[in-house]
Amino acid sequence: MKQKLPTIKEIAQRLNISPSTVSRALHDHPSIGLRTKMQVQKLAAALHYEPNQTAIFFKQRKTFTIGVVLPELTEFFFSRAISGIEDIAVKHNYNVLFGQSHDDVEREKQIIIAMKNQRVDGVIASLAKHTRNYDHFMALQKYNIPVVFFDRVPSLGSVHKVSFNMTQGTQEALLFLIGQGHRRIGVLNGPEEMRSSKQRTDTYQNVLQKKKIKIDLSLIVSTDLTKEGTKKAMQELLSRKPRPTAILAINDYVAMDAIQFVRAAGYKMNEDICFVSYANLPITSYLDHRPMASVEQYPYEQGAKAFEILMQVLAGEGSQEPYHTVEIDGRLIVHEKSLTGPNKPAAVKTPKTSA
Amino acid sequence: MKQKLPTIKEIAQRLNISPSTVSRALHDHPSIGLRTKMQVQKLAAALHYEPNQTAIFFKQRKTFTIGVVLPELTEFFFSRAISGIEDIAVKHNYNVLFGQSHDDVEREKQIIIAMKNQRVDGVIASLAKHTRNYDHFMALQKYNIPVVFFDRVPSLGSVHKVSFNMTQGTQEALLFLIGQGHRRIGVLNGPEEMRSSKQRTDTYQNVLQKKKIKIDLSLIVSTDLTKEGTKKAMQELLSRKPRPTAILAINDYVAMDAIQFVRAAGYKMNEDICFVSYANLPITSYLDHRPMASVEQYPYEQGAKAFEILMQVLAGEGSQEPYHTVEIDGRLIVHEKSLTGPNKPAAVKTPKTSA
DNA sequence: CTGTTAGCGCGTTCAT
DNA sequence: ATGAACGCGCTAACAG
Repeated sequence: MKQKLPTIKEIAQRLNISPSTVSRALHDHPSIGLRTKMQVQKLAAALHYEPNQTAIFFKQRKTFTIGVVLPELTEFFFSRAISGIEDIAVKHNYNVLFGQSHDDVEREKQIIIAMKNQRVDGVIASLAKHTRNYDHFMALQKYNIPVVFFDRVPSLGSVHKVSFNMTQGTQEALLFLIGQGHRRIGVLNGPEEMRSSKQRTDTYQNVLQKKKIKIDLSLIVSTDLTKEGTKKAMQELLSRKPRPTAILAINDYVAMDAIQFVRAAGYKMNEDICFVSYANLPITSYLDHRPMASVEQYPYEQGAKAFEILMQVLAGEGSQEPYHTVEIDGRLIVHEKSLTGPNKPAAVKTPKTSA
Repeated sequence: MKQKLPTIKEIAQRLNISPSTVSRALHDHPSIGLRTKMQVQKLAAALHYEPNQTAIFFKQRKTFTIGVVLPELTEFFFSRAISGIEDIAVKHNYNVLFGQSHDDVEREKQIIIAMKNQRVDGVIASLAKHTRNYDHFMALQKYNIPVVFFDRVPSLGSVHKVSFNMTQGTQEALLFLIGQGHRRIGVLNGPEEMRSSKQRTDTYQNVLQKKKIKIDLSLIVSTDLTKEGTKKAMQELLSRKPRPTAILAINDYVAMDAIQFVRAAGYKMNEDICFVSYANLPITSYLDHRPMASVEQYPYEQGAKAFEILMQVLAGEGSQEPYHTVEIDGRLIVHEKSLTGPNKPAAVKTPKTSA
């Protein structure tokens, strides 16, 4: 049995006053006599009275709780993002309820339903890898639960979203590689459902065109992000004639798998082939052979920004519009050298254009 | 304004029946006529009726929500653990509210208070690094909110806890090193407040004694887990005469910092010195110079187990006792070789006993 | 300044 | 087989 916690009613009885007086006294309502106020607050403290939030939530139709839906918590990007969300949420006295979709659309739907029933005040979400239908999220809008997407956002105009400016980071990355003398640049892209994959492809074409470099679309291949998928994709890329001398990989995890593969295949890193990637995982600083540079995506800031937008929408009671769309600029972080000391790779030479 | 969601009362009015009938119909109560039941369920579906959980929570004094308090979500161990918790929680139709203490005791207290007010059904927690006073957690017990600790558990008998069997894993690790011929084994230990630090020290002494190896306590040093702290600790260790030929590090992160340092200082990994550690981070498989072996701590399983215990306690209504204490055995995972191909380190030779 | 009343949405008696 | 009534704890509207 749950032990009975003190309630306003109890305090009222003990003091022979009415519950509403107690309520007001606890809230420092101006129209309460100093004497009674003191009495009430003293007794409340003595009994360790704490308001029952479930009752308040129920009455106020507000839970001060937001739901966060993510694909995978163990991915650094997402754990860092939710960390940002939680940090800001705490400052605003909000609680965070979370669920991970594990990139499973069905589970994503289930989580959304649970959150709707919980009456969360709002939702922050990053889509599952293959989510193409957004009905379950749109349902939330109908119930006046605002949704702010981040990173993996739907391709719709009529939503709030914080997305990563793929163009900016990708341009920097490609210009860096071109500056290093590369002309055959391969792309280890993500699944095609992901918006970012198309954006990367588009930017690739634009940049190369502007730099008057011949565009070979066969240099763009997709990986399903698994180690096996990446290996297959790399094999394809290496089979191109002439083979690419540099690879732009969707993220550091994929880059690490790819690097492992090409090294095992006998290629010399940063001589035969080199990598540039996204995510800028701190952990790569421990690698002897890491991507030469990586586009920082600022997950913490993306999460924090998403929360701020949610607050704004919640403050703007009901009027969903205008839709907030924030783009976070990436920044290419060039890794000057391996930090691991004597065995660092040789300085980058201008790569040969063919094997 | 929140849009008005359909309620039982509304359905009742539209059908000219009483709310209680609707409630019963929706719950498949046996005493409801098939006709009315169908009617109700059909209308409910049409209106997209969903019960208001906040009302139910309030009435049932049960929120089907558990709170999870962790030091740092971005640490792989913890994100993996909470992942385990959430996976099981979803299966039991529980929601997960979480907060991170960032190893700050004050914030830990604040989170606990918030969770108490939220009336979570139970709490799963891993302590902040320097938490030595457990009053805020004990307060929860008073409100009949059970707490299950995991990994970083308090040194009290009267709590539910899932802890890591430091002895088991440490023995395996030390025997492994001794088997490789090492006699001077250093320990990069954690802060002394952490229970695990003392356990590691104790096991160290026991194992060496049993193996009739001279014990030199100056070979045990503490790091505050920062890169700087680890560097200082390693410097101390390397200054011992004769210097240790192997290091047992508190976790892979610390080991990586230490390895980076010793390599920069010119030591040859796995010849001059080698490392064994804890955590078995997947990411280390990408390192050219990683710990020779690492003790797997099964964070996912620890989280899942903690949740199961919480369920048991919740089922056992009120009777906190007996206190559940589960120990998870570690297992030393020996990394046969670097996976990164041709540049793998030479096979381990019996190390020299001095520099 | 304070008390009374009412109601949030639901499930659960207790009566028909 | 169904309805009426009640109460969870709190706040707010409406008296006084």
